Amino acid sequence: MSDVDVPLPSGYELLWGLRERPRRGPKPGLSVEGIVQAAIDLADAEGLAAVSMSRVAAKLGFTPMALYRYVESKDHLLSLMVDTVVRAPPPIDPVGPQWRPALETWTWDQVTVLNQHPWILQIPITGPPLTPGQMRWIEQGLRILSVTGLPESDKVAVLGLLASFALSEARLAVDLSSAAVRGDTQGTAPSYGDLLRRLIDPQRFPAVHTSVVAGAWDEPPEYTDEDAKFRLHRVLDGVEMLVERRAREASAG
Amino acid sequence: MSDVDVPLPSGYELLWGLRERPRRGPKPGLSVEGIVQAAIDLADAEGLAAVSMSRVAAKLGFTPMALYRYVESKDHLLSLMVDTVVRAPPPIDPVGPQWRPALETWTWDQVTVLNQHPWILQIPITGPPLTPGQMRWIEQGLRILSVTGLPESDKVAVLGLLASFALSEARLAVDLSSAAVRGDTQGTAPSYGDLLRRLIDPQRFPAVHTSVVAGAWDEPPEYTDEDAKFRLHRVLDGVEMLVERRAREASAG
DNA sequence: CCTGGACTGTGTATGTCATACACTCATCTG
DNA sequence: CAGATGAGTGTATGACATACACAGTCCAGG
Repeated sequence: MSDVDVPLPSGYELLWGLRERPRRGPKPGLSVEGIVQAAIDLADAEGLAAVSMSRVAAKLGFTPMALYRYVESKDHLLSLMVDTVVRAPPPIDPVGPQWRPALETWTWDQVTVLNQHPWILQIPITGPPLTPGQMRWIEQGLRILSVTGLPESDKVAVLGLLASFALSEARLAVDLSSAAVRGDTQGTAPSYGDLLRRLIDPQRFPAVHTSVVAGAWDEPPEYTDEDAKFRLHRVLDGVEMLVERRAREASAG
Repeated sequence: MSDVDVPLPSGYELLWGLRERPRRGPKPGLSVEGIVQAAIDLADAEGLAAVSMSRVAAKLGFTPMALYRYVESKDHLLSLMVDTVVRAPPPIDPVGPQWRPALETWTWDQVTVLNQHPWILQIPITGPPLTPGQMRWIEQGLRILSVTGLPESDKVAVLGLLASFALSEARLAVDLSSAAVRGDTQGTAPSYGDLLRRLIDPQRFPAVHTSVVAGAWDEPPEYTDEDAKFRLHRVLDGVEMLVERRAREASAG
């Protein structure tokens, strides 16, 4: 048993199920999954700011401190939320030489997940993926890439690039849709175009001014899946070029 | 004077200098710029979490409430921070038919700014750009794109895409560098590869396992400008294809 | 069966935070 | 010079994360 070989960042033993079930004491009335799910529901409904230990506990009918028996800190809870949301296994058959469409689906599924839970974008980065849910995605991605013959480090880099693309797309979608919901107070909310018309001095910002009078800002550019797919294809073009280059290097050197 | 035509989101009159200087009363001991700069210094030094009204005020030798004479809320202060950081005018000569290299520089400058102030990535999106600093970038970008003949709405969309790319690159850079600084407590911090060796079950995650033993995770993939530029070129390829398509549409229809 | 340890949930306390409100004092306009 | 206007402060409120000590609850071993 090489248990205590490598010290794990605290809280991860529990996550990976490396801690044995306690035999004594009362039965737990809560569960990590339940807590995380309640937090996710809160974030989906009212945004990440609504996720406080008190609110989550109240939603479950417990006191705030009860959560700390299951979760190490709020930061830990946040990373568990990300992990759970991401955990849904991508339904791809990774076998076969068709790596490009599989990789496209792999990335697109991530975009979808992120768009369903946009609060993920506000959770600060704490470190590289260390949770089972994230690991499942990486496993899937690596299997897809296995037929490319890329060196392992390149595979990892490609997955990082695509994950980053998914984040970028999700952020773009949030940006554009938030532009639509701008004025939220009264019924006569000024549109973004109206605001710019008020603020933009033609002398100082001539190019912006002409785009404003052209109405380019009046309705925010629709975020369409079509456009996003187009961008994704460009990125995959880049990956394909990398695969070919590595193949040439291998046959040459 | 069409002053009160369109109600402005409160706080923006001040930002755009639309409020006349008060004549009476004591002279201000603080300034918006000073407050914002102090907040930026704090965020650069200790991260966004260290930016509290108290800390900022203390740094300036005032009480927390004094800041509210200059800044409407903490959220407002945060958006001012973003605006200030972004304000540095991109030193591009936008005239001339060379839109592609100019646009590359335009985007790259944003990546650079974001990498210098990674806390920007944690600031929640509140809405479309409405500050003078952001407007300066947009003005510059629109000028660059003026020679493309794109319709105004497409220009706006292209700038949105590139800005989003910059955010994505910055996030990727943060991710990769944070992977390096993982174990921060004791001298014998386990590397990411060590952790994975401990956690990954070959049965459950065979592909990850082989990549781990191949050492693909032992040193995090270096974030190089070269790679990033490569990705940017793919995105610009997409823009170029859009420009050509629009040109064809214009000559055909 | 019983007892002591292990464990769960709670109550309470601390320190931080954003921000509202009422106040004092300085400064300028009339 | 007077009153208005605005700057900075002090104090208060309510939310928050979390430490600590406790009470009740369950189980293994005697």
